[in-house]
Amino acid sequence: MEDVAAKAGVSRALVSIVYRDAPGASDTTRARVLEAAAELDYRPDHRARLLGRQRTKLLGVVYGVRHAFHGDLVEALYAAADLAGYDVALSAVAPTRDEPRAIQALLDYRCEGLILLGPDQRAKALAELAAAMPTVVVARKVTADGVDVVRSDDSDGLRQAVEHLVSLGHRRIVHVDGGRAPGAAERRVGYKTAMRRAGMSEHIWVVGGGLTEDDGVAAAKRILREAPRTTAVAAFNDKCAIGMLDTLRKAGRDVPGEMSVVGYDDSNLAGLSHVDLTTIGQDPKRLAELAVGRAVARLDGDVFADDELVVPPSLVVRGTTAAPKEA
Amino acid sequence: MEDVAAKAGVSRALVSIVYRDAPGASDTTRARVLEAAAELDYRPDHRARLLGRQRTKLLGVVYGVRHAFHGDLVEALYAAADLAGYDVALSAVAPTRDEPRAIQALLDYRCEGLILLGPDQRAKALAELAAAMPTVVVARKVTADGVDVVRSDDSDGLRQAVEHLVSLGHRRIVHVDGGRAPGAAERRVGYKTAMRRAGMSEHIWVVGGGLTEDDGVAAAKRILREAPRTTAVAAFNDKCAIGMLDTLRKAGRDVPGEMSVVGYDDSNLAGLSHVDLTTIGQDPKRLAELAVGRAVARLDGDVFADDELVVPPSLVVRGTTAAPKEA
DNA sequence: CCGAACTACTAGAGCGCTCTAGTCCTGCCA
DNA sequence: TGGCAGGACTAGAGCGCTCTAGTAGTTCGG
Repeated sequence: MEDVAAKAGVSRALVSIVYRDAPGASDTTRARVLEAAAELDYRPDHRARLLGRQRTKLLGVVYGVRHAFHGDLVEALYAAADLAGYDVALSAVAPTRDEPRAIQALLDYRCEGLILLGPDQRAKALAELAAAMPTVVVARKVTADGVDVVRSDDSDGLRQAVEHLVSLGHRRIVHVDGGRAPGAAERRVGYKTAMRRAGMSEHIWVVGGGLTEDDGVAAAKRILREAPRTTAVAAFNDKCAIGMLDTLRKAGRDVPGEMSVVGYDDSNLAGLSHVDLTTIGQDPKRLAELAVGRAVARLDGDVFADDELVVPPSLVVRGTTAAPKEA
Repeated sequence: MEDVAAKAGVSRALVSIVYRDAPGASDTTRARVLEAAAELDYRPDHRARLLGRQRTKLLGVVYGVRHAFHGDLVEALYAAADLAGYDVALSAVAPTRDEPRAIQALLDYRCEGLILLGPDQRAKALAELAAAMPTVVVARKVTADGVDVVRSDDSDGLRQAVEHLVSLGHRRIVHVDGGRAPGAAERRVGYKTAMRRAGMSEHIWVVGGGLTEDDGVAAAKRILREAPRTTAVAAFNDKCAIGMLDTLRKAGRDVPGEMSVVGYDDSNLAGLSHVDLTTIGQDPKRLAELAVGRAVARLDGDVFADDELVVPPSLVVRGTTAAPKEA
C-alpha cells in the first residue's frame, strides 16, 4: 500500500479511500492510484482491512462435504450472502475434522454469524454458540435458546408423499425412515398422521432405514420378505429410495407397475433420466435465503420471537409412482 | 487480550507467549493466564495473529461443491494440511461464483499456496497465478510454467481396465469417454494403446460420453443400437458407468453375464452393494498428500524440475465384470 | 564477590489497513 | 475583500496480535 501511495504520489490514506470507493478523491487521482496499483499488482489485504473495523461481514458455514444436499445449500448460500453484502467462510466436517473443530476454525476467523447445516451438536452446545453470535441451524429441528432454525416442513413433505400415493389408489404404504438423522422424526410423524387421516391406520408401518443406498437395499429386502403385498413406499431420502429401486427391480418387481416409490430431497440423482424418481423437493435457494436473511437481521440488531422458519416442500411427480396394479 | 493480561496481572506480551506456547513463561503464570482467559472466554484473533507475520500458514483450496470426487479430496486435504501444520481455506466454485472469483477470494485472505481441483482456467492464467505463489493443480493435466500438477495416471488406469477385461476373455471392448473433461484425453490414449498392445486394434471404438449418469444412458443406448455384439465397456467415470448399467439392464442385458462394465474413480457410489461396480480407484489420500507436500515444499523454498507428480491408480474388481458369455 | 548465564517478564514498534481530525486550497456570496 | 462552505488530501492513532530488545532477579562458577 505504501508503495502504491508513493508511486501515485499520494498518501496511504488516499489509497485507502480509493479502494473503499469512499468520497474524497478526485477522479483523476483515483485513476492514477488504480493504475499504480495495477502495475504493482497490489490487492488490499482482506484481513487487515477487517481488523480495524468492528464488522467483518463474514458468515461462517459449517457443512458436510459428503452430503449432496449440503452442496446445493452451499451454492445457494454463496448467492444469498453475496446479495446481502456478506462473505462466506466455508468449514467442512470430515472424518479427521469434527464439528466442534470446524466451528472453532470459523470463530478464529471472527465471522459474525454462523450457519450450520444439519449439525450434530447438542442443543446446549448450540445455545452456547448462539449466546456469542447469531447462529442459524439449517435442515434440523432443534430447540435451543437463541438459535434460529430454518428447515423444510418435513412432516408436511411426508404428508404430501402419502396423499399422492393415496390419490393414486394405494393403501399399503410403508415408510422407510432415517433413524436418528435430522428430520427423520418429523417425517415419521408426517407419515403416520397422513395415514391416519386417510383412514389407513392399520397399514401404518415404519421400517428402519437410513440415509444411504445400502440402507434402502436392506429395507427393500425386508419389505419383500415381510410384507410382499406392500404397493408403495415413501423413503427417507432419494439415496435410500434409489437403493430400494434397484433392489426391487432386481427382485423382479416392476416399478412403478407393482410398486411405487417416493424419495425425498429432489437431489440431482432423482432427476436423472434413468432414475426418474418421484420425490419431495426441498427448496435450497429459499432455505439459504432465509438462513442468511435471519443471520443478517440478527446482526442488524433485530430481535425475533419466533426462532423457527419453516419452508414448505413440494411434490415432484416423476416416473416411479403409478396406480397400484389391482387397485 | 488487554483484559486477560490485566486480569492475570501480567503484560499483553506474556499472554501472547502463553498462547503461542513460546518459552519464557513459568508454569504457574501460564496457568493463571489460561484461567483468566477462560473466564473472559477469550480466543486470540486468528487474523490479527497472522497480520504481523510474514507466513499465514494458509493453503487455499478451490473445488466444485457438486463434484463428489472433490469432496473426497477436500477431506484428504484437510488431513494432509493439518499434518503439515497448515490451515485450509475452502472456496467453492458454484453457478453464481466462477473460478476466477473463487480464486480471488482466496488471494484476499493471503493464503500462501493454492490448490486447485480440476480447474477450468487456461494454462496462461494458471502460470500467472504460479508466478505469484505456489500453485498446485490436482486431477488435471496441464503444462503451465511454475504450476505443479498432481494427478492420477489416467492413461494407466484405462490400461488396467482394458487388461482386466482382456484377461477375462473380452475382445469387443468399447470406451465411453469424457469429452473435454480433465483426464478424458489421457484415458482415451490409455484405452487405445492397451487395445493395440492386445492386438485388438480393429475393435477400438471410442463412444462420446460425459461425466454424468445421463451421458452413460445415452452412450449405452447408442452401443446397443450400433454395436450390439459389444461385450465390455470401460466408462469415463463411475457415474457414467452407473447410467450405462441401468440402461443395459433395463434393455434386458445381463451385467456382467452378457456385458461387463468398468467405471473410474472408485467413488462412494461404486462400492454400494446394489451397484457393486468394478472400477479404477484413484487415491485421493495420496493425491492430497502430494499436493500439500509440494505446495509446502515450494513455500520452504525448494525448487523442482519435474512439475508433474503422477499417482498410479488401481483396479478394484467388483461384480460388474466377468468372462463374456461365448468367449 | 563479581559478572556471566539463564529465567521470567515488559515496553514498544510494527503488520496493513481504516478512520477521525485535521490542513490547505478554490470558489462564491455578502 | 473577508468569510466560509466544501472538495481534495494528509497525519497519525488504533485494530489485536507478534516480536525484538531490554530489564530485573536468581543462580553459579571462579
